[in-house]
Amino acid sequence: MKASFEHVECKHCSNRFKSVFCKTENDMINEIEALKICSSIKKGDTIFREGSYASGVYCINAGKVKLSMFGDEGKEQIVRLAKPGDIIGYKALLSGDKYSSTASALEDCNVCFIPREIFLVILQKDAALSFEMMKVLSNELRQAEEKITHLAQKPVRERVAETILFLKETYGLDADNIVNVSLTREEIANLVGTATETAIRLLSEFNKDNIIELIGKKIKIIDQQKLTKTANLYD
Amino acid sequence: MKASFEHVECKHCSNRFKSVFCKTENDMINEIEALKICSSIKKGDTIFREGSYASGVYCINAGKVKLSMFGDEGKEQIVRLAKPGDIIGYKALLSGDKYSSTASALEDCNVCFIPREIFLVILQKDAALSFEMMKVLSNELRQAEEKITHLAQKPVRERVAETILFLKETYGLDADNIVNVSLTREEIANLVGTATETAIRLLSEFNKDNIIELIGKKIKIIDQQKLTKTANLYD
DNA sequence: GCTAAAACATGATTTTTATCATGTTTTATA
DNA sequence: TATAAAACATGATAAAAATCATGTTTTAGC
Repeated sequence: MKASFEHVECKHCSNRFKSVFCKTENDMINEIEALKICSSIKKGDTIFREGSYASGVYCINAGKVKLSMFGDEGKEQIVRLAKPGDIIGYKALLSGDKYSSTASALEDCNVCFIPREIFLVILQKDAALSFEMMKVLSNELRQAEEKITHLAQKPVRERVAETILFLKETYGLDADNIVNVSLTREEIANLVGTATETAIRLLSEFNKDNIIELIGKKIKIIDQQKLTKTANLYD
Repeated sequence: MKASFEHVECKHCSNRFKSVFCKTENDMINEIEALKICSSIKKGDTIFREGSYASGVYCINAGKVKLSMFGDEGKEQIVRLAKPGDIIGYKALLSGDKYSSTASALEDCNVCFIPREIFLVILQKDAALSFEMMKVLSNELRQAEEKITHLAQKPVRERVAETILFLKETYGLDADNIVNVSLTREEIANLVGTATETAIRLLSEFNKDNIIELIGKKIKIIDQQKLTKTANLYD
């Protein structure tokens, strides 16, 4: 159930200039403003579901969101993590298809729904938005292809380390070097592409080796260099 | 070395209407025509290389192209296969970055190079092209995410079967149900994300089980239904 | 604060898949 | 067409990772 929350006008949204709408003119922002539907999403709630018809995109105003695909036996694979300023659900909208993944809130969120029609109209009118959109898609695609390569070629150990670094890049660090997101071990496994037990084991191993410190669901990065080396990444 | 080949005018190009330029107006097509550089690429030759500066996109006029990323020990992962009418090299161009993969010809090819500037200018002017571009990107991204899920969750056997079906979808069948592409076993392995020996073993197994028939490098599909079942796909 | 469920943890075992070894066949080219 | 190199094939072995089993801790809801 989506409860509406107090509107922040799009043009004053703190995420505006770090979002895909950074180059979009005020008049178009106002068109979106007029038609958007904002809602509060509780932690764990589903924003949209794989296979359902795409009626618009969602702009994340606050909170963190995971996008998952479910394999044959219903096993989750997390294919993307989104943060405030990100939009989700655009793939389906652009390809005119159904949602290919399920979006659910990792914590309480505020999201703004932008109906299909207005988004497509503005995309037609605003070359800058289209271009930003293409940039976002290109970056996602490059990342996805890297992930494919790593899944195919790197051992789980390296991929777990890499995932911790990815979480750091995506959500940043709190004071005290703590990665600013809480995922269950199962979710980490579903992001890495491994069994939950394997992820747990490797995390405790990294903990023992003083690469990270496990503080409940939080991960504190103790030795960034060692972590990068464990991930076998040098760039 | 790229030798030029006899120009086919873009507006008369047989691939035009099945390409991303299907909705692009004649005057813009002519602008491309004026600046494109066509060349013949020999089988095995590199069209562009991962890490080099993206100076434009390539439109494939004839032939088949593989796009590969190279992992830590230089191991190839094929991330995309392209066919006539497809464009390659757009990710790097759009994100303003270097090529993230290496393109090489699987057979003799004719490709048309469209310089960065004109492509970007037309992208700005032509909302229809931008939209088609976004559709292409969205579809690629969805496919990539599916591939991630399958790499993480499906056993090699299913992925090999799936890859044969993917090759069929991409390049079609000759008369007599033969998949219209020749890849080495190593390339098939690098597409599946497995060891060459494992790919070889599974292909011979499928051969023995009368699912496919191996005719040199060609694969003939004997039992499509069994193949789909082996891939654990029902859609 | 009690209780059930979920999440976390860890050892033992099995399965899957990669690697290694070796030989044959095909392909390219001198 | 001779010859080397690449590609293909297959058995044996090793390594990696999943699964199974079981117990503990944490979390959420009454």
